[in-house]
Amino acid sequence: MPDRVKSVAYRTLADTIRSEIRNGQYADGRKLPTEEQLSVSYSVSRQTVRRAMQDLVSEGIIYRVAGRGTYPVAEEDRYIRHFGSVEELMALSLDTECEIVRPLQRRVDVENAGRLRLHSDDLYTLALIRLHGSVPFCYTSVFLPPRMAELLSDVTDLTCQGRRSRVTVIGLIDARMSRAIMAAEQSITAAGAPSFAAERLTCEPGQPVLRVDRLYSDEAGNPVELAVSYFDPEHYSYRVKLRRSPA
Amino acid sequence: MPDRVKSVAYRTLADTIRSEIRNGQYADGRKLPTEEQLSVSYSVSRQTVRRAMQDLVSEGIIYRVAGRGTYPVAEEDRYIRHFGSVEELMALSLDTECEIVRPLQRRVDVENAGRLRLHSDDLYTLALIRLHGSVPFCYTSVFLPPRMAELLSDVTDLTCQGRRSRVTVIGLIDARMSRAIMAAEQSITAAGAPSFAAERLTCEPGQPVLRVDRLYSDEAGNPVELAVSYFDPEHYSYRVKLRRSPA
DNA sequence: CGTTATTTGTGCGTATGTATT
DNA sequence: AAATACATACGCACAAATAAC
Repeated sequence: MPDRVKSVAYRTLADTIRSEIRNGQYADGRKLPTEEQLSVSYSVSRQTVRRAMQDLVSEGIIYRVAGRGTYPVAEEDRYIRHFGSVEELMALSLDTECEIVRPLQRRVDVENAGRLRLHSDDLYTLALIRLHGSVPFCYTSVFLPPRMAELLSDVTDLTCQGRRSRVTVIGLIDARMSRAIMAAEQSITAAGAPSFAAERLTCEPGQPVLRVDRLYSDEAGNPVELAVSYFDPEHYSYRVKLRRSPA
Repeated sequence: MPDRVKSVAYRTLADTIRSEIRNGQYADGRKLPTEEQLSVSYSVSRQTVRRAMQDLVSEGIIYRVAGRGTYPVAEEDRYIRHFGSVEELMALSLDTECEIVRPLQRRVDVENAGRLRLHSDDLYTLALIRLHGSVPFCYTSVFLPPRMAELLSDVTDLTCQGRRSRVTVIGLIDARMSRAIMAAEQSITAAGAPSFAAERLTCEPGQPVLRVDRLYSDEAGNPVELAVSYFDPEHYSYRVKLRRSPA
């Protein structure tokens, strides 16, 4: 089996710089190296450096000023949650905790099986809440095709009620499928808090909450996970910065 | 005063193709011309064509398959609203109508003046509903700094109560400022429908609705418009397709 | 206030790789 | 196997914005 992720130069460089920024290499608003310097350090052409930078700009983690240089976007300007890419969804585990409300189990569920495009009505499901600090801000129901649930059946972070950890379900799946997750379709709407979620989010049932449905797919377009989340608007808002022409 | 938008080749080409697609030139999923063909037709290099295509891909209106070609994304797959760029917000006027609920007028409003970073508490405001077909799906309150309101004081589409048209406020501002709008910050949350909005959206007051706040800024970062919209979740949901690495 | 150096932005040419037909 | 079409990568030149002098 060939490597799923070809070692494309500009993507490798983007990955490197992305993690350097995450590690605080360029904290306190220090400038990143110039295109010329990067091109020399990593032995790639300046065009390749530019291609990598383009991705980082559109991820919103750096900004560039002609004639001045390239700077990391300050943490506080990076908005509460951006979610402009699948990577950012996976990075959710970096600063939030997850607590299992209902461990991974089999269930018959016609509606959600349909959304996962399963031929049978059998699926696996679990529920969790996500906390920032010790404040719960999100209740999530996860639905998985049987073949995906098998991959995760040995993960005690998902199978033990009440267990706390810093994982994301999609991150676990992705690791076990060697980076095969390619896309997610996200739908945001408003709803009244269902009672099971209200109970955990310390709000009243029926109170307006953000409902976010995410359907993750692999490279073939097959759904691998459906996550339905209810966000407490007191502790969460979805922010995006829009630019004139997407970089 | 120099022209604000230099006639950059790749942007001009992107604009051209974008409107060709909107006009249905490539309907029924017909292929777009190849890079080579475009490069000849418009007398630009293939690299310039690629740069233009990159923008259109990231706007989600075309997709490309190596070895096959470039195709317009089908209308029904383009999601109800994408809003990945300022251009797309302006394009809202293409397939929706706007009805003035409260015409442009002066008002003293400390809170919203603060959000527009005004030194005084004087601002101008108007309210409108947006309709798709004849169904209202959105109630919007617009707040403007005095200098922007002046620009629009002669626009009867905004100053006459009950007037219907196909404009967007930001589109009008942009045209009068020669494309100076550079960014918008968008925040999405859930709220109970305020009574003034519920009345127009044919829903109950307090019913969960999506609240979207958008603050538009010019190239200097100065706010030029604040729009607070309430969307009926029955007729609207915010959808985004996320990819592994943003294109 | 211009001049100059630095740094990013735009545009083009070319070559090669990879996926599709 | 060959032709087609998009993807990656490198090189170069010049423009435009910024900063320092």
